[in-house]
Amino acid sequence: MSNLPTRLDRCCPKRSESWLARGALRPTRQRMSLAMLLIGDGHDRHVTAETLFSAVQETGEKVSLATVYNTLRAFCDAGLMQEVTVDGARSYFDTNITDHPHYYWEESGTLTDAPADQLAITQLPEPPAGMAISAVDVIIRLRKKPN
Amino acid sequence: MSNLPTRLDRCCPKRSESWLARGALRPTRQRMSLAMLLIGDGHDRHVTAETLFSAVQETGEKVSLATVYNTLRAFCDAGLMQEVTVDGARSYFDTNITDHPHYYWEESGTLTDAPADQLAITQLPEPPAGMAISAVDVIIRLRKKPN
DNA sequence: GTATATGCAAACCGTTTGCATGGCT
DNA sequence: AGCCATGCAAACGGTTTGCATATAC
Repeated sequence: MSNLPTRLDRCCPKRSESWLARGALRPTRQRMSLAMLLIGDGHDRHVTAETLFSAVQETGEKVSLATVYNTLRAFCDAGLMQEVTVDGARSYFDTNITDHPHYYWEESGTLTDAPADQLAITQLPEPPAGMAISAVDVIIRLRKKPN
Repeated sequence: MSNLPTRLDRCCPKRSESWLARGALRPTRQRMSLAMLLIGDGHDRHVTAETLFSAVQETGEKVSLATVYNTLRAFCDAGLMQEVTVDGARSYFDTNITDHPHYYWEESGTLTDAPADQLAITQLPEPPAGMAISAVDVIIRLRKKPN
């Protein structure tokens, strides 16, 4: 579902450590556990606090839910992840910090990357006077094909 | 801020009544009050439950907050409005039910329509196998221009 | 040693719901 | 009469916070 690793020993501590360093975050045990799940294998991930909490529990590591929340926020503040709003009910966090579209699978509440190179926005509305565009969020909502 | 009328007598009851009828909703006092604020002057509106609640209080009408929530949901279920998710913290409701992009004013948390004719998406990612696109949400986030 | 991170439980906040009352048709 | 809408307050669920303890540098 969230497609996260189930074992930390398949992840790369070095990559996680330098990732944390890039955000000027101390490599504590909890942060390392979460970071290894998120980027340890070099793949991009989309998680909610709950899916990440479940995943880290499965590895046997002990991290409290509050720390998962606080850590995800810290990762965002440090510019290592970005928050994606699709659902209202919960927050999604994305390790891919480039500007790119998302698929939102309505049936399962899952968020995945959509291929950025297959999206072409050739014209964008002018920002109103005195305003600048800080981001353009594109969410492609998916449902099961009718038949 | 939410730009809603402050007086109901400037609104058009007839338009509101037929709008409710279109959704097969009975024209109760509370629904009429809310509908007149939302579409009584023929303009499209973007509200949260709270902004609409405040607005209806200012007119002197008595409608409970729970009813505002329930009514907005009823309007959406009836296809008269659509919910827009931008913020996570709260839900926005839009009287414009066509597919169109939005400006989200980060500073004030306000949502407005962006001119649909100035947005051109010439290529969209293929939906994954077995999936169909149910909607494409485009949110243009605005911040104050740097200088 | 000092600043920062963690864990727990309680607080928080927007939203929904259960249930009794009131209004349409 | 019967169905539907409303209001209140309590429940809810995801998220944040206060504070005591533990850890990194």
